[in-house]
Amino acid sequence: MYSGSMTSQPLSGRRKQAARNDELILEAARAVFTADPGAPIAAVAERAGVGISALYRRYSSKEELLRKLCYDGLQLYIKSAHDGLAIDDPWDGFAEFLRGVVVYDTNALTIALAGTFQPTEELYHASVLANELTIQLFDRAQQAGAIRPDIVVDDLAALFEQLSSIKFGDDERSAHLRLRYLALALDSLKAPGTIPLPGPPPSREEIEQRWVYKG
Amino acid sequence: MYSGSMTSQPLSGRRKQAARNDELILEAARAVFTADPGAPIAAVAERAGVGISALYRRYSSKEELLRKLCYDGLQLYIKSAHDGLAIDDPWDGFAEFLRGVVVYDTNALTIALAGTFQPTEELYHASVLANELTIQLFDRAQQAGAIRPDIVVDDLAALFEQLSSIKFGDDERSAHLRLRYLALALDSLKAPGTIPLPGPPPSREEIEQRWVYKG
DNA sequence: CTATACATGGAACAGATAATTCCGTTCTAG
DNA sequence: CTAGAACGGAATTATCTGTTCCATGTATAG
Repeated sequence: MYSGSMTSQPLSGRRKQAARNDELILEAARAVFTADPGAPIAAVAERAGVGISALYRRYSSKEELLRKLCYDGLQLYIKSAHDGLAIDDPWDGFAEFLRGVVVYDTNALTIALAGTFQPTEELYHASVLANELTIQLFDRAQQAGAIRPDIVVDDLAALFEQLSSIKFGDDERSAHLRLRYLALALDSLKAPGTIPLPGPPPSREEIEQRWVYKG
Repeated sequence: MYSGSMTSQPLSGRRKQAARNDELILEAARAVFTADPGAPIAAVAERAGVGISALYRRYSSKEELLRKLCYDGLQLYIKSAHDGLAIDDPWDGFAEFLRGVVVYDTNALTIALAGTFQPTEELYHASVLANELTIQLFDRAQQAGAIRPDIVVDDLAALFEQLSSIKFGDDERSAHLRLRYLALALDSLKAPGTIPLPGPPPSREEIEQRWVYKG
């Protein structure tokens, strides 16, 4: 697995190509599966401009590739949360967090793929952390009086789902439009709000239900 | 097709059952295809509690059933628009229209199914009418100063798509949640708005692109 | 230069999935 | 009692898709 004399710098010729393919494949998988969570694996290979073998050399199955995407998506989500928490103003931090989640489209990489693979320990832990950070960000902003009081943290799941559903044109265009509607949504979340919102918000159980594996 | 002595009242026995099945099948199709636009036709039969024959006796193909659903969806949309226009206050009428579109989930019956069947003349005409009424409702409210000026009518397509994407639990629960987020969205659409919205809104071409048949 | 191990492309395989057809059965009307 | 409408659901056929397999090409060690 590690040929003795190999120092890790040159990465010349074939090996460089292989490293490049690592990127190409992941990027293609992101694009394909965010556009269509049920896409065939051949579509990923085609989009990456490689053969199917190149995929199976790296991931032993479709499930494993999906798990990788989901894990990366959770990391992006967590990164967005940290970015938000790094901002002192509670509202600004909260808004920054939402922007990150939306531009990375972490929803499409996580929930939208959930149910199509067996979750791992690692994934579970990441999701717990993601959850805790979300609550921190939300509570900090709401307790500062910035978020209207009749919104709860679980409303965010529905918000992400809505924004992620916007699919017009290519990825870049979709990202721009999502930011447009995020700006609208942020307006509506701001305290103090107007008339009370109807109906109970999503329950914790309803949120979690969407993660269960339907093998 | 019309047996001479048959007056149209009794509808007894087998014939009554058949009329009932008409309803059962349409209702099942609505439920199944709004939940999953790519669902197999067998799922509809199962949900309706009938055999596959009962379906094919009424619709010569899956496409024809989908066309029927789409047409009905457009009629519901048009009805909602008329309901809105019947209200004198421009904003209240606009809000009522949106509520209709959301509770009937016409988006799931129309756009979400579009692209899976060849459109007919009839469908085309209905969609033109739907479009005109939408513009009327929107312009009336915006010219009255009730809708913030940096929103355009084509933003509504994105709004409908977002609200329709909310799928938690069963149909009824989803409908309630959609109304919750519609209330938020209405808040954000209200004039005068706060900071300007980023990015250009959807273009007419982007909207129409979503209707094209991908046979 | 040449042998070897690594990567790769893509055809072949096997198992699902799903639209549609077909046939035997049931029930109603007359 | 009989003809035929309405039906249930198995059989058929076509397609799709995850995975395996093997021939080919390439870079590096010696």
